[in-house]
Amino acid sequence: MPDLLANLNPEQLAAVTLPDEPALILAGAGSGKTRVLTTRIAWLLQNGRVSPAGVLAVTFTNKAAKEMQARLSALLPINTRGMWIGTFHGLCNRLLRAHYHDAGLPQTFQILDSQDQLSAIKRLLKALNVDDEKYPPKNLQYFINNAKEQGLRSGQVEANDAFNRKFVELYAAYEAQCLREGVVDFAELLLRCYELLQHNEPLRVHYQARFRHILVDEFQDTNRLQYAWLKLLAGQHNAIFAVGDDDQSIYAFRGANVGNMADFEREFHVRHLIKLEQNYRSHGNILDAANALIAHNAHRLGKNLRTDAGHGEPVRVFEAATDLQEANWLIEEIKALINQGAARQDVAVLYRSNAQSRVLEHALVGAGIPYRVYGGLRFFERQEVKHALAYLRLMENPRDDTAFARVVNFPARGIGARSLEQLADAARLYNCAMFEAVPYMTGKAGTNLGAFVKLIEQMRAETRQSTLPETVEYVIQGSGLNAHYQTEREGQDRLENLQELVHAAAAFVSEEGYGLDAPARMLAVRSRAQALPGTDGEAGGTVVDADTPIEMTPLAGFLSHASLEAGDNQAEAGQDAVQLMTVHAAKGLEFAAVFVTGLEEGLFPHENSAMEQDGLEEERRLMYVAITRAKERLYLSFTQSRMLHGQTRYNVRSRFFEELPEGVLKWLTPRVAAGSRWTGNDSAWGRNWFGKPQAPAQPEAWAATPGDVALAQRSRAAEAGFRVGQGVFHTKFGEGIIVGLEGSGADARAQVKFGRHGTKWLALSVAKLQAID
DNA sequence: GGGACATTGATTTTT
DNA sequence: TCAATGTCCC
Repeated sequence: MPDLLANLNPEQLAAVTLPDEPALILAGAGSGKTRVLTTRIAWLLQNGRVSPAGVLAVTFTNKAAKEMQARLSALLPINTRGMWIGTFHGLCNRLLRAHYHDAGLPQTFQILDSQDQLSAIKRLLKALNVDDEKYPPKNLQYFINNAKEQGLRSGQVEANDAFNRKFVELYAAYEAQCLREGVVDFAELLLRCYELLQHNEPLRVHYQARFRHILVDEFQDTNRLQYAWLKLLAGQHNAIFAVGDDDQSIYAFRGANVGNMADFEREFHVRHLIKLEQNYRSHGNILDAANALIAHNAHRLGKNLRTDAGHGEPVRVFEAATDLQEANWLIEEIKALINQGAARQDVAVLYRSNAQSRVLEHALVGAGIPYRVYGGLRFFERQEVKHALAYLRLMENPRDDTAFARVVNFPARGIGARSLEQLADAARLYNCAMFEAVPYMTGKAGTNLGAFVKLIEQMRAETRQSTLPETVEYVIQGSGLNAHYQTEREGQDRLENLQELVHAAAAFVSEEGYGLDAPARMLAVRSRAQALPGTDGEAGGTVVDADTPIEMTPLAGFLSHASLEAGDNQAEAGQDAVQLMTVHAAKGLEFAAVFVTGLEEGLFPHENSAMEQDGLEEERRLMYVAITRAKERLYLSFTQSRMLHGQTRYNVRSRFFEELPEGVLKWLTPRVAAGSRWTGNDSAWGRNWFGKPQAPAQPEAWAATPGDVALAQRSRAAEAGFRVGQGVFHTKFGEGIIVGLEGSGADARAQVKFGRHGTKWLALSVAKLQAID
């Protein structure tokens, strides 16, 4: 038996061997978090503290779940099958599939992804004749998801004004529509699962008795509902082992509630709080920078990273005149790194927002450096793939109007908007699905729609005996998708993706290790039928738990899989390429060399964050995440001007520079004191970009470029006492932040972003702007 | 039904 | 700027 505990540092060891009680592990960046998590599980099993069936480990992403699974099987020779390792959504799906009846769902319920949800909402608004200008579908979607994540049904949401009452009313209508169609959105998976456990005592007692150990990854990212769900499962006696890092909480905007960490500590009377502060990733200077930066945040649980590695290289800082120049400098630096022996994939270029990648990509293409951009469309989100899945969904569940609307006229079958409106009216009249309303249609519309229904039914009949990949292949042909894309000029890629979908189906069927939460996998798990008194009447009191094989076609399993795991982000992973991504996307990753670009006020920290509660602190955590990605080399860069949304913007360097210790920084360009930058200080004129001395620019030349003109204008605006990023107060609009300045003297104007009033240009000579801190 | 044209909006994003 | 979405028209 291998010694699991060998090579753990004292804190890691303490965490792994904690008693069976609630515990909070504050795991700093690069501190061996996943190792502790997996070793903890292995240790519990090895010492007979729990059987595999008593373990539930939950993550946010499929990737993390898979990694945990893989590392666990590497640690332990035993079969880990009884264990539940998966994402919140995957595990909830699994529970709901097993107990669909108790949960009030049809057996064939389908999962809507965000795209599907939005189209369902648009369809709803249309059906109810709601003005989508006044009630934008996206806002309603946010409203609904937000409510669900607070655990609130439409009847429980408080609405104090007519506008919100309308939203609540629409939320209720949406709930009804989903129920009628047999579909659930992502938030619904969680909420419904929560309600299932909450209202069904025997079930709750059963699962509470089962999962003695619940382990949670990235605990700082949990939302209120996920926390409540965990609390419910844990009951009074189970041990939650929560691992997270409040300093890396960067998802408040999608409902993550760092407060869950403090709540957990309090509500569970956590006696074991362990900090993992030993960092195995970065050199000293990089950690010093990270520690100093994050110390500026007020609300922290408190943590300081340390390393045994030396100081290493200094953190290099570069100031560019324009985004173009920043990109060119980046290219030169990357080339140099590669010349020094770095692999391209060891180099990451990070940015705050996706829009920044364009100019960087352009430069990389020009330099002939292979690169890979993370983010963008994923496999199962592609139009052609979603079309094919919609046909499959319709065959599985004809009540799914979202799927129906998506493909009823794609490829074109002469079923226009008018026919569909009539059909929707009929469906409403008879309170049935659009699919079921087709027989009520007459005339040409009736004929065409009837043919569509026949097609679906025929495909379903024809594939009754087929394997899943055969079914998918059949549908791609039979639906006419294949023929359609063959005639389309740029349909080649789409055809390949459709073929890839057949492969994905084959892989889904044959693959052993696609994750325990994948529903089809349940078929392989041996029955553990247990007597659960009082639940659901079906088998005379003998009730099954979610390990029991349930009747589900491979197709149904595949459709869940497609919704819950959107697939890889584009680009061939194999190639040695420079990695481009947002800072958010970089969380959890590490690279030998990291470039953090666009470190400018307004961009990073982002101007919108100034309006958000604790927005700046979250931006700072984001910066902290960016810094701690680097192992050996860290570059920080910013520009004086940048093209954004078709306009050149003039920025000052990010305030974060002022929060980094001078001693670890190496300025590749002269450091200009903050604040003196725009006052016409001479030091700004004699800049030398690549360490080479450069003659001061001629005033004419200085004024010749657009950037410089604006620079001069800014200087004058600054004389009036204003600068970009400055907080101001306006008697009518309230507090705001300056995001732009132009003109001088009587023409000087400031662009100010106000909370409720949006962004406005104000003439400084007219508007009474007061500087605030 | 699809191409041409206008409009809009643009942090971050997993499930 | 530029992509995605919506609208108009034949």
